[in-house]
Amino acid sequence: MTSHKPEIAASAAPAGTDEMLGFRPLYRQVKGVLVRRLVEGVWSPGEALPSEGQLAAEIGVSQGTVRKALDEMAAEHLVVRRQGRGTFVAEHDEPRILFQFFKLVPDAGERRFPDSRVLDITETAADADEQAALGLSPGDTVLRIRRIRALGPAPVILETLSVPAALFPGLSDGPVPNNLYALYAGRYGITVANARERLKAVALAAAEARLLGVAPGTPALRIDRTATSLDGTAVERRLSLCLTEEAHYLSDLR
Amino acid sequence: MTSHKPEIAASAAPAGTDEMLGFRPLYRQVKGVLVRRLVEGVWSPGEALPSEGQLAAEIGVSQGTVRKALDEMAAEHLVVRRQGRGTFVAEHDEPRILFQFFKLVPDAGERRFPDSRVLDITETAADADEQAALGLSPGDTVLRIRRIRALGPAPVILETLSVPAALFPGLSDGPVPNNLYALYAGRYGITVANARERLKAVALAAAEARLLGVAPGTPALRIDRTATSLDGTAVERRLSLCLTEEAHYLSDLR
DNA sequence: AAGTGGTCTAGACCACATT
DNA sequence: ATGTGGTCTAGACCACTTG
Repeated sequence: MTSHKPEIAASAAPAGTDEMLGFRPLYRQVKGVLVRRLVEGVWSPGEALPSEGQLAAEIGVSQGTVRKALDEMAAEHLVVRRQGRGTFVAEHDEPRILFQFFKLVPDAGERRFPDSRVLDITETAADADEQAALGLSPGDTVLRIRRIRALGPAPVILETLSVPAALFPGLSDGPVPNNLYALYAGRYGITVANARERLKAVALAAAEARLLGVAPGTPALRIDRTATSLDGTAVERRLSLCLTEEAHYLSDLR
Repeated sequence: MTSHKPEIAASAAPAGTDEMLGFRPLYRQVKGVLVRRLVEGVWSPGEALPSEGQLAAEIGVSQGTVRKALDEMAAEHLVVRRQGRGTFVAEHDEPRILFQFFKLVPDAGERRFPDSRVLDITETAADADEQAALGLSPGDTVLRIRRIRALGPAPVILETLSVPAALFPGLSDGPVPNNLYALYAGRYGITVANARERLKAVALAAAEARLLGVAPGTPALRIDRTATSLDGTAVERRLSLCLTEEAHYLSDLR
């Protein structure tokens, strides 16, 4: 009863493969199972997962092992745990996205979600940068959305957003919501799990400056973000030019 | 044997205070004890802590509880755990600082630690910004160090660093090492635990541009960092002006 | 009162590093 | 062979939320 090879009963991996290639703890296998179910959309965002005990019984491991798997998933914001209530699939609602993915905050005053105004939407062949960021081949098409975003009355961000057209069919048909990550999740079942941003300081070109209502050559923070989904695929590239007169990019180093 | 009030035997907190004010799990109390010992320098950086079993026996809790406390401390980079070897007090060696605190990386090529050349060191009254960042009163003095830093042959960063003079007596006597956080820890027993950076894009003034060997008005990334020690005190303010022609600031959002 | 996650314990065994 | 951290289990009890 107490001796277990760390291998889930229904596991598909042949025993020989992981003998030489390191050790895969049981709770990570359980985590793999649960993440796979999230990817498949077995539970919707906001919905409660089965209780720890139910999952443990179903998968055939102890509750503590399920617990450790869920704890890791909670640390990665895939799931939210609430004592006394249950474990829920994480949502891309504004409060969450505001703190996890939107790092530009006003120098004074409350942190807030920016308004957006779409400039144009185009569908074209991916350029070299987009191919590299999104892992596309020459000839693949992207949907490109340009927006102006504001934290107060004046525009602060000029954002150019590129997604593989193949991943988001019909995205440009309806109106583009302010919070795109909620749309990706709700309509396409694609959950943005993390992102990597590369920041530079640049001088604005004439066209960019005009759209933001400032003089050409004004310094701006250029943020090049690549967003990755649950299964590790790059799903969005976002190039932002930010005015930082009255706002700053906040980075916590821990 | 199995019933325990979650209160360490030698705890100084009266029982009445935490009855109404929430619940403090045992492992957090243990963590508090261990962090306090780190602050007091009971173990030096790089040194091994007693084993989980020893700590558990000494403190009077189970090994699992000590384990959970140490796990949290490892997540906060206060200690490093190495399977089969032990648990060690975290060091501020270059590899660690490079990944945890230094986010400016070359666009191409390896991530590396910057060289430094000190321009000048002054001891003066803290200005308004420094007072705010470091929690000082008018009249308190700071040590101010200016350095030029480079990732390759050309200078890339102009850094102005301020620390409360009271915290670091004699800091300006000897040479200033490249890796200051190791000095803070080794010579003054002050461990930098985390930092908060605020980024803006600015145009370089004439004096700054000259020091960096570029034209006045060149856009630069301005990083305003406040570093905090183990016990939550602000111990350093660092203002960096970075050229981002061939490097970028890397921020991982998870 | 019932159900959920959160804590704590005790003990067995595994993986890893050193002697 | 020994000692360390890492995993897994089983069971008890606590804190929180909801009916």
